[in-house]
Amino acid sequence: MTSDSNKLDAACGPLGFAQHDHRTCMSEALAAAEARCAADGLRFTPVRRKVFEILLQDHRALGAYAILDRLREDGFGSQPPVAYRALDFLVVNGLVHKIERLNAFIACVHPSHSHTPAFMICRLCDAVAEAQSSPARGALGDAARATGFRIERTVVEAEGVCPACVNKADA
Amino acid sequence: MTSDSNKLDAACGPLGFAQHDHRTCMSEALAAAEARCAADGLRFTPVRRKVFEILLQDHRALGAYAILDRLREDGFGSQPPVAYRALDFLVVNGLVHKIERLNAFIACVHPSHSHTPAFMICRLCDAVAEAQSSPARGALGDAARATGFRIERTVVEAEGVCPACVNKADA
DNA sequence: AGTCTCCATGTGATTTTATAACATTACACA
DNA sequence: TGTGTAATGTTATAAAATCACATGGAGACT
Repeated sequence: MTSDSNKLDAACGPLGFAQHDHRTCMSEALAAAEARCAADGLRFTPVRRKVFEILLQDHRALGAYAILDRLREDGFGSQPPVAYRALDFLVVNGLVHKIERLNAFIACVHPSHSHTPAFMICRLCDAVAEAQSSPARGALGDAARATGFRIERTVVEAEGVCPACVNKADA
Repeated sequence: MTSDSNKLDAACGPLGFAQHDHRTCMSEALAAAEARCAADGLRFTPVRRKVFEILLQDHRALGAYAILDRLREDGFGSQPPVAYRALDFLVVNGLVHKIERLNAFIACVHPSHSHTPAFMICRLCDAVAEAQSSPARGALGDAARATGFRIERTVVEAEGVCPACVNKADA
């Protein structure tokens, strides 16, 4: 069963631009989120869970209002604060990241360990892949140390063309 | 993003968090911008120049609507597209950078050479300093090469506390 | 000069993104 | 079981960005 289960439709798989077993991916992420919340005494309420699921399912960056539409369909409140509050919770607790460049949100790939995420955003198909970064170790960190700036958080987003779209363009 | 904006007086020089001769700084930047436009056959029109001057003067990140207010005072058109178009021109031509995290804009410190800017944003006083970065050389670049993603542009923004505010907090 | 064209600007309306403010409900726990 | 706090619902509004179309002005060409 399900051996062929997840051909990502187009050639453009959004998770790290790579194919993967989406079903497993989702259930693992959900389990991780639940565990994380239980461990930290956080409440993984229905709205929050739903928002997380929505982002996980699409596996791409969605705007708050797109999420809101999905919430409405599922019988949750349909006013902006409902989505924004759930997103805020998820972002603060590292389960979801905001893509500043797109004013959009995406489920974290590995919510467990704390990390400094970096993103690659395809300007053609809008796919977003998460990578690791350590900007504080490079030139930026040097500059910060030199001036006495205390870095608390960094946003690293690369815009460009994903492998699938590069291929399409070359073809 | 406007009104309380004088949390920042003498102590907290916004350009790289350092004091500097602002008059010289401004005129040099303007000259550089003019030269740049002349060289590339670009039109450094009154609105564009004014927007650049506004950003240069404040030496901090301003939202499009704050800029628009200043334009209005100076007798320019007062509808959003006026500001957004000028900003678009300036950003495209590297004279101004957008701070995604703040939905705001800041004049470039060295408009001449092309570069990959990084920013340090103080969450207490909103000062912004520009630094250099080369994210494509670090972990992010590795990830991009590994997956075949073609990076065209990167956003690097560090949020934290600037030296002046660190001192205030410690005091 | 004239006039043509292109680009920039002006303006009104609208869309998209995000918060404020306050009422109500659900939960934790004494 | 009450009592305080956190979460949700809802109305309204603010802030950021874009669309669509009219007007104007600088350069290119005759």
